[in-house]
Amino acid sequence: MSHFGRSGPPDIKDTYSLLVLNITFRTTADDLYPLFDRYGKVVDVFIPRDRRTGESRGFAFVRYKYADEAQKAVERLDGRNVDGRNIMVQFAKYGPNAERIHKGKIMEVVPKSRGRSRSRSPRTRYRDDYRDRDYRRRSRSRSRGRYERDRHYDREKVYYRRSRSRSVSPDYERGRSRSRSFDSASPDRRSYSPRRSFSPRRTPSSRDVSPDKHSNRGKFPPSRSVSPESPSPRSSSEQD
DNA sequence: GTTGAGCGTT
Repeated sequence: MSHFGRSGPPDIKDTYSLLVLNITFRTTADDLYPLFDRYGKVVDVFIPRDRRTGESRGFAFVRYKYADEAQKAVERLDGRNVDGRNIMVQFAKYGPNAERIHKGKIMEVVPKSRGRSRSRSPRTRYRDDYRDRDYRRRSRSRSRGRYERDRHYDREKVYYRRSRSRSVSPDYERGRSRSRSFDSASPDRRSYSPRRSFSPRRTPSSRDVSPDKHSNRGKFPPSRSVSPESPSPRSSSEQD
């Protein structure tokens, strides 16, 4: 019972998630548990970690059993000094209890008679969610620091290796780069040609390309298509 | 061994 988040949420039925920010990278769930448990019944404490390094990202999620206790912890632990750093506690945006919380404000039990949830656009949110996730993943303090340091240190080496051969396997670089392009762009294409290797069997893939290219989707009027050299003449004369 | 805006796992 000391380790949390080892295999997903244990049992979430009526729990309230709190987002703890500004925590040290060394702070663990076990360290936050006793701190938050003092103000209420903590059901679970989860700290998202990096997939590559496995280190903490600097924030944690604390699940409370009751909303009143959660709010109490927010006011009591918000701005508290933990491990030499002032942490920021606030209600989480997304989560199983997100429906009950609105902009950090705890909403009382609302009957299902009202379908206000439908007022939102789930489609836009989903896309935004995925994009946001990838964006956050590739851009982080650690990543940037590493990148700059590598450039400063192995600047010559990188250039040399790159120039000599592409055999280098920049897992982190490649993974991040194609994460936003292939994942959401054309996952099907990845299946068809995962590698440059030729398929033993002749697949009618050419059929898929032939009509596609031949058709050359006419979504754009000839007016703009006729001028490939002039990408945006409007930008030149008109500014936004 | 480092860093510091933000929102999460089977």
